[in-house]
Amino acid sequence: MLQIDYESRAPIYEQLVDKIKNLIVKNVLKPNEQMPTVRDLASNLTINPNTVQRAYRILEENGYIYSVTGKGSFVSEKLDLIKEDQIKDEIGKLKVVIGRLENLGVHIEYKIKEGVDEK
Amino acid sequence: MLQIDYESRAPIYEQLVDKIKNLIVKNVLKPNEQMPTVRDLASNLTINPNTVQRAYRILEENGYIYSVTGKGSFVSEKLDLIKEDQIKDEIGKLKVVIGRLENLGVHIEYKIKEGVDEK
DNA sequence: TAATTGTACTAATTTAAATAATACAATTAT
DNA sequence: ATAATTGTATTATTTAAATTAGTACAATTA
Repeated sequence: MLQIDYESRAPIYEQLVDKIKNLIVKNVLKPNEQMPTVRDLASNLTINPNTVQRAYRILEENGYIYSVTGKGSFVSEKLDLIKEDQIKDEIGKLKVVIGRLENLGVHIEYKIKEGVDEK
Repeated sequence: MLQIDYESRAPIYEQLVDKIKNLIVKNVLKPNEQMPTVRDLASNLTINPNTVQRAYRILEENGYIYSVTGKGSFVSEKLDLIKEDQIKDEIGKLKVVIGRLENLGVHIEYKIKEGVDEK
């Protein structure tokens, strides 16, 4: 389910954060759904539980999940704001790439069509 | 002239490679122009000469510069192919970002206008 | 002939990530 | 009640990559 790229420069905990964010925003992991337990996920991926915990802590700090000692970790309910944040992030990156292409003498005309969300 | 970002995750040698590539492709550093010497650049940036050497070695391997023991390092003559490579790279990245935006329900219409190069 | 330049090499240091090993509080299952 | 599960916290160790340090040598230039 979650694939770790050991060639990547990004640390494992950050890869987990990014991929889980995506699963949540794409509604593969749904609000209030329980996440894999820290120990289970670590075991499945054969990595250290501390590494998973680190990812979960960041996800919680960013509002993607909430955790309850003794119960588990769960996908957050309110994700609209988060999705907007991700879109802003990506559009920022888009502009950086386009800027570099301009520097190379390549002009990009583009139009953003904010999607009719799949409801 | 060359600014190092010590907060960046990218190592110093790679930051040098990227920035020098840009200066060359943008024709700020012109073909056959002499590069700063390894020791001078290291001294100016207060980094280790080995780090500069590493950057120069990579730049040479990638065809951006050529080096002659006793003389110095110089910008390559044939840079057209390299520029095309960079453009391909950036367009690849563009597509990745656009793909992620599609995943977020944002559609991007774009048109590439290969530039009328500044001659 | 001396100084400069690129290059090569080995060793040591530094830093962040990841692992290892426990421990404890809250919840759930038995 | 009691045991097992879960999140969380903490400290120490290991690992790997980047960087620094130091030295040496060949080719070129002054």
